[in-house]
Amino acid sequence: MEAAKPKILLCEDDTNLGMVLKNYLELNDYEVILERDGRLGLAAFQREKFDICLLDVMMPNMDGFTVAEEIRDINPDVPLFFLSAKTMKDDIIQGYKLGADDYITKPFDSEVLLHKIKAILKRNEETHREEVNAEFDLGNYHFNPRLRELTVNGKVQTLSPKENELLKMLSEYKNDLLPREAALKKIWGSDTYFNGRSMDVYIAKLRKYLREDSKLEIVNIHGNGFRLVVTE
Amino acid sequence: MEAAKPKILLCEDDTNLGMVLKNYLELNDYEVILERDGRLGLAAFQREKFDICLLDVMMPNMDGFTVAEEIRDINPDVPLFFLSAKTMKDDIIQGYKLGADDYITKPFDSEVLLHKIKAILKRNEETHREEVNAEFDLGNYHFNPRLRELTVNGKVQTLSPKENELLKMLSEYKNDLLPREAALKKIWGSDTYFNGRSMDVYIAKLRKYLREDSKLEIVNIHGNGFRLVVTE
DNA sequence: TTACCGTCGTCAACGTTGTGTCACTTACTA
DNA sequence: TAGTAAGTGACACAACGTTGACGACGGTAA
Repeated sequence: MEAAKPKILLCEDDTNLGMVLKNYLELNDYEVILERDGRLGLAAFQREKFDICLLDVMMPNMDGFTVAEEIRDINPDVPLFFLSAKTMKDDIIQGYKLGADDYITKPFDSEVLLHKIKAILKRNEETHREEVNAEFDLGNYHFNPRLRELTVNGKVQTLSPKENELLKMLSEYKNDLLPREAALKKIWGSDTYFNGRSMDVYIAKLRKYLREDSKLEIVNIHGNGFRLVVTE
Repeated sequence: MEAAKPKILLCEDDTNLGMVLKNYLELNDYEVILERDGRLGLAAFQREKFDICLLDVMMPNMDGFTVAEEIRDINPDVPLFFLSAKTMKDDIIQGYKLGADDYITKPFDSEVLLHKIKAILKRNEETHREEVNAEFDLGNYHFNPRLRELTVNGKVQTLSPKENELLKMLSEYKNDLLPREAALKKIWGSDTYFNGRSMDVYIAKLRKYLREDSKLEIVNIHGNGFRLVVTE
């Protein structure tokens, strides 16, 4: 369920800038292939599949514009940014005419570049949506937190918001301890006596829903929290 | 198939710049609606359908960031550029965080802007076309939102505009949750108590229309929204 | 082992908020 | 001016979360 990191082709002949940028982007959860000239960059593009290309314009062997043309021939859709010290309007226009999505003039701020990358990737595909739409298989049950639905043997039980949040949290901690305090803080906002009592009531409700499959059990760990045990 | 001109919402309080830009873009085959402050811009967006929004940040009545937030609530997909004299990094980052596709600092070159617009529209055009002419098969029903016609067993029911919009949105989210707020913002413009009451009335009307096929059901998810369930 | 206290399990009742629906008013326009 | 569409007000009812009562359980110290 771990989504693959988006893969970036970075073509930059300034080794310093190249490495700094590569590290920065990798820290932000991208996979980065750095090439030091145009020919190598194009070769990398022919060899592998990228989600976005960042091309320096002035490079040895083959300049960025030419690389862009070749890339566009191979793949007219891949997002493409130029990174260039050439700030002349004509260069910028030419960049866009070659099918660039952005033309970023040096020096630029890494964080801004990061956001530009995020923006274009978000527009291009729905890669990042995994987190929100998580679903869980719990024994014979199927649990869809988005729809607040718990299904077993074709029967559907709609959960209340609190029931839903609590079961979702238990599922995320499946077979592991979900500390009382963590659940109370996250779902009820604070860890007070009455909220604790309320939570116990919800645990009881969830146990009732989950009775259909004896392999499922919500176990209390006295003074500590709860544990959703799934015996396989 | 003569494509209509792409329609641009331009929000700019500097009348001079606004008019120059409007003229320039119109010369390049775009339809441009120019509004002189944030509130008017948002109103225009609620009233009409745009292919891209260009927002000044500093404007009277409502600043561009706020307008962007509202626009994103109504339509998370429409391309959105900020045009701003605020060149601080924090402003730029904030712009991107609000879901902008680009943040263009003044002064900028019209021709470059034009190319940026072209680039983003080209990227968006595939996703854009499906929306307009879609029709839906819902159980025994056939729903044509363009004609506002709902057909079952040869009988045709013409829907009112609001009924039509609501059923269309439900159909787009078929079998999935349509959040109350999303529907209210998009169809009614804002999420207020009375709009909510109104929406419930329309849900009731749609349920009445859809009674002929027991496989169709509009299910409420308490506190969250509605779901058009099609049992196959 | 027993007595004790804090924690947990469960049921039922209550107040609050969200929905379903009817009837009516207002706005628009054919 | 009749007819259609949208908005408003009122009311009943359902869903939700909280609370109180009471008993069971678990850990610990005498």
